[in-house]
Amino acid sequence: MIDIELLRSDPERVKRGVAAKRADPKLVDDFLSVDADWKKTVFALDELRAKQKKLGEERKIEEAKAAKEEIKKLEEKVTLLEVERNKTLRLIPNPPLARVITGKDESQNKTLREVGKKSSDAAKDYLSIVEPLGLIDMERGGKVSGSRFGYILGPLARLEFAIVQLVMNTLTDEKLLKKLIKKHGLSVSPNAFLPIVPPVLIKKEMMEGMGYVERGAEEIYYIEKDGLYLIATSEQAIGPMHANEILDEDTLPRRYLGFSTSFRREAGSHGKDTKGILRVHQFDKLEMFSITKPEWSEEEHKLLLAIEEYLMQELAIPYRVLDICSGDLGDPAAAKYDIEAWLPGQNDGKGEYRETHSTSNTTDFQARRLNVRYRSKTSGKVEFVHMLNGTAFAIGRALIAIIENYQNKDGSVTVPKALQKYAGFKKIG
RNA sequence: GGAGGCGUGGCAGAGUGGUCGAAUGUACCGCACUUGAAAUGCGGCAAACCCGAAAGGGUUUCGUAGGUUCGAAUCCUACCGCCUCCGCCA
Repeated sequence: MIDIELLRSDPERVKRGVAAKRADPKLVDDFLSVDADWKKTVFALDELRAKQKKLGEERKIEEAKAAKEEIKKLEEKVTLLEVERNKTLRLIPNPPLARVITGKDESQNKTLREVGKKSSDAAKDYLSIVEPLGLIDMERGGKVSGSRFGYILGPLARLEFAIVQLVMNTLTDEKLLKKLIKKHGLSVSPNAFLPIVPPVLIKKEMMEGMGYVERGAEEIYYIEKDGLYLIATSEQAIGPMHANEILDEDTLPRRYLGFSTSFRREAGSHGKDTKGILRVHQFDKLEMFSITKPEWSEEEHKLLLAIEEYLMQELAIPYRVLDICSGDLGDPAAAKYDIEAWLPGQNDGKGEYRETHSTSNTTDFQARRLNVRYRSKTSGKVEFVHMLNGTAFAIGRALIAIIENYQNKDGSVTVPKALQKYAGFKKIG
């Protein structure tokens, strides 16, 4: 949800932001027209209530009684207008930050850098590597749960927990964070991440608060009987933790590291990536989530990206970083970077980049909806926080990247050095 | 799932139909005292919305949603959450 004050005072600016996101700028006018109506009606209602209250205090019961009906009528009108006002307001996406490239779709994302040495040998696709080793069973996944479900087995299952260990140890290490911050010339504080295993089922209003329902409901599993959504990323369960809270300024920035299963219906992607575990309905993911003061969020965003890159470098997987253009941003994001890992076995052994990480700065968009604020020590004022999220690792895709980049001629897969001590073995097969 | 109890400001905790946005304590902020601090004293301290250039004024909010009433933190109903006991259970 965006700032109403900004909408009223500078609608043209918001319209430009909305247009850059390929949404209809008319949404802004729709809101302003309802808002004007609402204001007028609220004023009338307030006046009437004040009158009634005064009459009651003066014990002019009969006259006060007379105001009752009219108040009720106005109340109903205000309620209707409020619903309408809210609905139109929530349709307006978060405008991109000034630094974000204006572009119409993913073709206009900008590659910031390519890191790591891409292997040049004719590489095999991860599925054909994994098949003789019996590490992934999609067939039985299909039998038991349907398409896009699979079993991850044996050493590959153990590798998942090795990745979890690596990330947990890295992000709780303040010294290491300090080093990273220094290396990138950032000015954020080195607070460690707090590991979280969040609920994977969340209430309707919390999912709405995260801004993924207006345009994306089709992607999310919903359990009607209990009114609960299955999260598509742990971000959706972590953001609402502080809904309706006023946080203490010196507890900021708060950094969380969520580990959870993510559920996605993949409703709009029939026929795309149908094989294997690249695009499945269920996968485990380690997700970073930061809550910061507004003036810190752009730096924090760089930190999240720096951590993502650090982790990729630890695993020595080649990747590139994309600066996402305005037209390719989701509703809540004001800025976003993606990391794409190099998968040498894809594209008939010619290799290609595939998205494995994404980090967004949602500024105050989610914080407004969830009503998460902080009290400033100096001014005493209460203000909305900024919220950011970033992938530490989506396990399924990380496993794919490892298998394809660490495959050996003899059909075995070497375990990346950084994971060996956690995995307890150095080689699969 | 069954029985009972409870939900008030950052926290603790009064308040059972108007004089209550809410006593008191504590936390926090400012000032005084002090070399500095502690302690003490004095003052301030909820949020949202509306009107207003401002000063200021108005409205709403005591888990949530309804209801009774001229008027609800206070009475009624439903829901949600927490606690205790019983049942079931990893």
